[in-house]
Amino acid sequence: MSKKLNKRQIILDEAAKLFKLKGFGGTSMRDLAGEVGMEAASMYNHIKSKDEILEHLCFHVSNTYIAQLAEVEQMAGSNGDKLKELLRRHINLMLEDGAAVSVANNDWKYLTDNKLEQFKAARKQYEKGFAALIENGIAAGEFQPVNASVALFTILSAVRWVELWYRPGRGVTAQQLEEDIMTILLNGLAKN
Amino acid sequence: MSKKLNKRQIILDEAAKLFKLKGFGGTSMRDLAGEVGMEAASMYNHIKSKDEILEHLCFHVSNTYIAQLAEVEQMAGSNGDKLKELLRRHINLMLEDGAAVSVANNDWKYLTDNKLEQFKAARKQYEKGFAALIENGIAAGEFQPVNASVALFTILSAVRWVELWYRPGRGVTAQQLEEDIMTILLNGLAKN
DNA sequence: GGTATTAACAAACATTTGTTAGTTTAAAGG
DNA sequence: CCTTTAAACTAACAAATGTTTGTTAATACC
Repeated sequence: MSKKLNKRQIILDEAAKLFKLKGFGGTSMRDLAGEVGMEAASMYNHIKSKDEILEHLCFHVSNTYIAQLAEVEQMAGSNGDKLKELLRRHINLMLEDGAAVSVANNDWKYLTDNKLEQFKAARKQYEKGFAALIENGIAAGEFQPVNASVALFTILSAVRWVELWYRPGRGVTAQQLEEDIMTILLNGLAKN
Repeated sequence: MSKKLNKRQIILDEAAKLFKLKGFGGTSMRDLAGEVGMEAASMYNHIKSKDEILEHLCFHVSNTYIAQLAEVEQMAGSNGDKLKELLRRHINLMLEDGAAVSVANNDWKYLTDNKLEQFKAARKQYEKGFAALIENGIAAGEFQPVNASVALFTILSAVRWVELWYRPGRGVTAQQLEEDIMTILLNGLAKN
């Protein structure tokens, strides 16, 4: 039983890496099987279909994001504090599960009908909560009076490069990474 | 002659839209032909292969970015001014040619061997020039003393959402869009 | 008006795709 | 030791893929 979950997890992890590298459409079940170390047909003892793999990866990420949002919403502190904390957790998921995040970012469009709608709804829910923090901050005079949607997408998009680029040991620690990103997004690159 | 270029252009334009919507791997030549209004085989009178379409779209974008960089590098002004101008042109290409930019952002990985290397080199060249502006600005005391690579990718990534999200007539004009993005990236979301 | 060229088509190509069926191997349980 | 079961394999499937072929209709050129 634990062995079955193990092999399944290996397949899912390896799929995330391959999907990130070559895309969902660019990765065949035979490619994946080669990476896992078995024949393509054998994987069907552990997974239901290629689509199921994609679904698992996408919803693992969206569920985590939504859970983090709920946690931060119940924290005390200013809108700036909450935004900072949510952003910190958002970045952390990328650092810890970069491949899955990449799939959820880039390959979600290959989800089928029902699951596609579900995923888009989950993403919208996350964005709505994120936007509310920004809007409240603007209303409270904490933030600059920019368009909240523009701010939302600029911030969410700004951190997306992390899973593409960041490798620990590239001269930048995770801590410094977070700090510099926060500095730029909250205080700006220019000196006052 | 002009008609031939025309049909080819239609195919390329329609391909950009479809690749953006469904990805390179998710778009079949028959899909594309359906959109263009002819049979798949007929398109081969105008294009060499599916790969050639991808190459054209990707290099059209990378060439434009590099040309814009060269122009801005020769301008007079502070590093802040140059960075602002380069960013403005960067955003503008997205607004004017969003589908092609999307392909160059997301489907470049499907380029084959030689072309893949070329494209990665072009992208690196653009990033290097962009980074130099930031480094010079930091050295000159114009910018905050953040890690230049982090700043580079945060900024480049921050504007990537534009081609995914922005539609004129969504309550935000292109002008206001540019202004708000610049404000956030250069001055920060938080009030001082 | 005859001839070459362009651009469309239908049909077929070989390959690759995700997946299923049937079989074999090996470990686990009594 | 026998039976059961999980998990691997080989072989094959139908469908979809990018592309080539041969052919036909229309357009341009001398």
